[in-house]
Amino acid sequence: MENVFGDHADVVELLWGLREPPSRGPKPTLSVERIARVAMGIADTDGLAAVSMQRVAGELDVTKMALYRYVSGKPELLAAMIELAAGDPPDLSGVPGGWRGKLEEFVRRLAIVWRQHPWLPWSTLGDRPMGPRELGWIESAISALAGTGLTGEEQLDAVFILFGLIRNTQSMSTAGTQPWDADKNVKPLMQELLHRYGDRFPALTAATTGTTCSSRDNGREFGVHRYLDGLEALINQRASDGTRPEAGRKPA
Amino acid sequence: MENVFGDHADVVELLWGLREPPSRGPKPTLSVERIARVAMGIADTDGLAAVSMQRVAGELDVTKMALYRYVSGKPELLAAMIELAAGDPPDLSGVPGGWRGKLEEFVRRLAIVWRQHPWLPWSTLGDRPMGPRELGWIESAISALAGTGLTGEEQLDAVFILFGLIRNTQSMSTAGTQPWDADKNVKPLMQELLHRYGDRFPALTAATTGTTCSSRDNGREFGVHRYLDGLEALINQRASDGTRPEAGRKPA
DNA sequence: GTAAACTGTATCCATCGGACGCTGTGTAGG
DNA sequence: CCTACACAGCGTCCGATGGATACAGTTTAC
Repeated sequence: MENVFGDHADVVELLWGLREPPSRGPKPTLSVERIARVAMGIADTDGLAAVSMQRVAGELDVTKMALYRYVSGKPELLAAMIELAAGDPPDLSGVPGGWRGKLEEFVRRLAIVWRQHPWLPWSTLGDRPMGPRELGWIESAISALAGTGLTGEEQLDAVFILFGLIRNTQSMSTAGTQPWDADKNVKPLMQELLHRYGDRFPALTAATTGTTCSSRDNGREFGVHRYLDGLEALINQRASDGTRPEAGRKPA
Repeated sequence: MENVFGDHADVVELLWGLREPPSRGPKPTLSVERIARVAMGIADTDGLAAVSMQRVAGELDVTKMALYRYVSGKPELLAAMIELAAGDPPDLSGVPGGWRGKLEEFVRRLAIVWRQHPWLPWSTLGDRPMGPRELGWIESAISALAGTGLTGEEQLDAVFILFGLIRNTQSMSTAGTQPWDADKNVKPLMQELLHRYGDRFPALTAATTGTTCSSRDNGREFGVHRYLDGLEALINQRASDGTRPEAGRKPA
């Protein structure tokens, strides 16, 4: 059995550097890294929807079919883009403040990368083969929770939820994955609607009146604070339950 | 100024029932509601990507251009689909357990709807005009937080974060918005990779060993529990700070 | 030196969303 | 009643998308 990676063999080989360079034939004028870099630039400026094979090829001064010599198709190109844009995972070992300080720093670092590449958090949804850089980010966050008394499964859940928190509070304005034109500001529109039909939404009307209703962080600070508070409560409970909680023990 | 709704005037008029029926001309054989229902069915079974004008028209036994008499384009069709699939917002007034019980019930209800329409949570991202049903869901959640001492902005943040939590723990298998084929199980692939390069990811390896590693809820229960714990801490703090100390639990 | 391997190109295809114009039909005003 | 207008549905065309295939040029291994 040669194909240990199943249907994603090509993507895995590409991401994990298992491609063997060709021995004969002309020198390649391109490289996967260069293609991915151009595609990443397009996605950064014009959104993920603007990344087409033709445009990427055009910016590289080749025909679009030339790209298929390096990537098997668009999914593989996207995988290369993700791995490139993720960048090197952060090293949180020197961050003070215990697990919470480390996670807060992790949130900051991740938010910076995701702000530079707004398409990135929405491309990493769903089950798919991950590359070493991307796995390194998860490793970085998990390692912050090592020794907290949480089980392995809880650590994975906690980190997964944290990723989702940042993802959902990311600005959607330049993601470019939605059919809506992000330029238009919809908030005055919704305010007009609330003003017309406010009697049908009393709680919402009450909540929106008196707020600045703009230029917020989509509740990221609020959400992360609340979530880490809850996580801290669990960790403290674990610490007070057993003097030495081991992984694998089933909690109540 | 006739157009008070800006560039989204057509969508808003459609969603909020401001369309005037024509007086003359042949009887329409279709309706926006019927079109949206068929499109919703396609998205439910084959994913959002399978919804094309041609296919929707084909299942209605008309040409695709006939649909443009009812919806101005695909964004408007999607808006109608969202509003239809959202369904009637839940009434949580009779749910016991205070704000937390109501929100937990809200999570349950929302998860049910989103499980029936896996494409729905990912279509509702970004700023866009919302319909009355969708706004009703937000109203329902906000009303659960009324009287908790949270400010309006905090209520909005809290609900927004809650939506995101459920969205991110939704199964992606049938969303149909991703280029990856969701059928393939990637987990054994990642386990193989972790087994090969485990030394580069020690914390991750430690966290995954010993866990069942499958058939989880993507951490939804964990995340919601942690988040609501944190929210409860804030609400209790507000209650003890404020002038009116209501019946609340002691903050941790 | 030759053949195999490899690169890039050109052509072709199906499908997508959408614009435009046409024909037929039904109601409203005279 | 009858005609004019407004609306429904259809056919045709367009540009862009991802992708398959066949072919010409180039470089290395034997």
